[in-house]
Amino acid sequence: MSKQLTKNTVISILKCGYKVNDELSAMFKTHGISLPQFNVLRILRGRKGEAANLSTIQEQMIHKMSNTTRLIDKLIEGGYVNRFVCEKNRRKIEIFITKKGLELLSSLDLQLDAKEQFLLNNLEDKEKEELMRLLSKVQTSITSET
Amino acid sequence: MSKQLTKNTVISILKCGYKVNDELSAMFKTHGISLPQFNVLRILRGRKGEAANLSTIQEQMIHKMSNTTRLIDKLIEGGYVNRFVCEKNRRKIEIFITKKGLELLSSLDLQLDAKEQFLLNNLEDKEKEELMRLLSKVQTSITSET
DNA sequence: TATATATATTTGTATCTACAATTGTTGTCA
DNA sequence: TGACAACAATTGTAGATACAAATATATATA
Repeated sequence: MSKQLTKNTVISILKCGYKVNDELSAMFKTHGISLPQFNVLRILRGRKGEAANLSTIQEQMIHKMSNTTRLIDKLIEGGYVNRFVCEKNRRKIEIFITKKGLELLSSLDLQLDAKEQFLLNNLEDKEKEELMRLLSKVQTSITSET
Repeated sequence: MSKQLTKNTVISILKCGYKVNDELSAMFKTHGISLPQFNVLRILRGRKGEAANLSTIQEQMIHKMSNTTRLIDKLIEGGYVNRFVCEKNRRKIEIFITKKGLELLSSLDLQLDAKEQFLLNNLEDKEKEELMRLLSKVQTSITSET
């Protein structure tokens, strides 16, 4: 019987998640974007010039969102991405990161690295690996829910 | 050099936090309340009849929120809590959980236990302890930021 | 006692998010 | 071909959230 242990562990996961989320959000906010927006930009950069459509982006996002369209709208407003109708399949759209978007990302890279270092400052590399292992176990049980 | 390890670990924390949050939110939603609302009710139950004021609740909340007033408003609408002006210090308010609120919590207890068990199904007790230890290390570095 | 400062909560407002319904396009098959 | 299902993205709408400004009360100080 370890009901209380289970409860406390769940709360730990939540609290830590919220805090890391808040820390990163605050950092990105000073640059005028949100954490989900940053993640979209990072996904686009990772595609190295290849187009991405909405559903592809949604699948890769850290936090599955219900409204990626308007999130992209904001990025277009800011000039960080472009959106075109896909000519091969006009239901789809093609999204590209712009030069300005890439510049924003590079200006953030160092700051993000530093913040991440700071967040995990108290952990040895072995502990990071162990933490990832444990968290992925949790995620597995959730995802396999069907 | 383990920059990538650090990055991946941060992402793991975020993803897992989001998923656990979403799972619990979905569960509470079927009962007409949100996860933060549930947490307020649980805090109030823990006070065993003693009043709680807003700032006390805010401090104890899992996720620090910017607008606890309106969150409480919803709980009052639902009849789950009462709010009175504190007579000793009229700036403060006193919040109590109602019978209906307590009943809601007890009807949720079993279901929540089951969900928590499910979420951590893949972890041994020792692993839960280790996970908590690691997460609390992360939280410590964040909180000590000043 | 007046004035200023601190404390506790509420309100205004703009933005974000979830969810369902809708639009537009493509694929299937009788 | 025409009707219908499936797919991809967008839009409408209600509710949630963040942040700053405002309100109300209490405390400190001159």
